[in-house]
Amino acid sequence: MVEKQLKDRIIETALTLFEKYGYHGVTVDRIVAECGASKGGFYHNFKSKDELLYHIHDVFITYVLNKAQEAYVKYKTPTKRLCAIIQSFVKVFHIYKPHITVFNQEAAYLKPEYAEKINAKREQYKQIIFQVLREGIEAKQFRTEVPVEIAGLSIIGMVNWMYKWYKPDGPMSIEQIAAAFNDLILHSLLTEEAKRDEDVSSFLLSHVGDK
Amino acid sequence: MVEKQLKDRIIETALTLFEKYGYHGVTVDRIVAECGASKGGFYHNFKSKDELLYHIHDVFITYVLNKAQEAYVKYKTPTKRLCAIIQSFVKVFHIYKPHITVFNQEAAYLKPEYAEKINAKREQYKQIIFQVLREGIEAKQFRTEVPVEIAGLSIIGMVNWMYKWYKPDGPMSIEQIAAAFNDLILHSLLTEEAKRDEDVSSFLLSHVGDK
DNA sequence: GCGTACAGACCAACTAGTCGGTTTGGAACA
DNA sequence: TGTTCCAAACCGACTAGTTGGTCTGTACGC
Repeated sequence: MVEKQLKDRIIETALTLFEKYGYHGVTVDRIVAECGASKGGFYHNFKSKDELLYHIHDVFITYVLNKAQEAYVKYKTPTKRLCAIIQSFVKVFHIYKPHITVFNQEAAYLKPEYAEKINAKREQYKQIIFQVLREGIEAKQFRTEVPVEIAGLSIIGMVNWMYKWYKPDGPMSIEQIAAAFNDLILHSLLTEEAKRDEDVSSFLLSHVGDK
Repeated sequence: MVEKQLKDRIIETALTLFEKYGYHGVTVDRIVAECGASKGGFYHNFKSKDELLYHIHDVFITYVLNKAQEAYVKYKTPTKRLCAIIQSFVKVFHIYKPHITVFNQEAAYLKPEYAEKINAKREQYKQIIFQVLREGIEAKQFRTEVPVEIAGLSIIGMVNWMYKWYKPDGPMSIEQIAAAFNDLILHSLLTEEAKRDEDVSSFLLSHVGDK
């Protein structure tokens, strides 16, 4: 139990390779060769290459969905909830970047029965964001003109897009990136009144308060 | 010349299929069968399946890059330039959605020599956005705290992400979506002073001017 | 008659998955 | 402690099916 089991080694190796070459750019033979395993070892742990792909998807979406639900429960105002969700979302990149890349790039290749399960969770995640946005508008923290769907999908899009450019050893820490996102997003959503709220302004990059 | 040439039919068919099943989910045989052509016809028009993929990438990125450059030249203030670029970007989805889907999903499978050319143009596009953002900050239209790279990549991300959800027959027109994006983006970037500027406020959804 | 555009049978390479066999680790027993 | 035994873990040569690409031939416009 001390040393890493084969299944984990396979997943890790596959992740690295999939991230770089894509699901179809990597053969099962290559995966097993690269992690010092065999065809038999692979198919002992996975029913098929598709199941491995599903597993990678599931680990990530389950994790991030839990984080969002926790954040939602932990905080009580729409602004705090949103910021916490975004922060948890961004921070996942630190651990799960390869997962997220595969998740965003290779989902089309999931077999129908797997795709269905993943999409259900993906949909749940979206609905949490929408819900928080609706609550924020309701509570007059967010501008009434904000279109919930577009704003929600924009947030999901801009964060997810990180998989195209985020480098763990880049000039900005993951916390700084999360803070920058929250600043941009809050400025686009908040009413002028809400921006002056002390509880809220701590999430903004500049606290100088414009008059 | 009146009726559609084979090459165009192949591209069109391939696009529809790639969008739905992914590049590796579609065989050359399937493409030619679906558009009433033959293997010979395909390889007469394309050196390889890879070249077809490259062609699809190139058509889109060339088009959208031109649009951005035109918008940059046509307008003279950062805000107007940015809005025009975003609007042109969003509007491309109306015509090129399948191209964009393939562009965002299958780029990893481009052969190195093709990938290089595409990435050069992709990089150019990014730099135009960054440039406009820097100019906006310089001109005090955009907040000085805005991190150029993050903001630029966020914009690119949120718009590109449309390929995951945009339906041409959805409830909102492409113009409404573009306007919503511009509203969100400008609110996140503009200084309080700039928001009160008449030239600028026409890009915001609400003109009621908050005190 | 000549080159361009296309047809379709064919091929060679590749790849996911199989299957009989071997190793290993630990439970049960003496 | 040593031995037996079994099932789970793992190995790797093999296969059947698939797929990008080729090659020979043909139709047609000029």
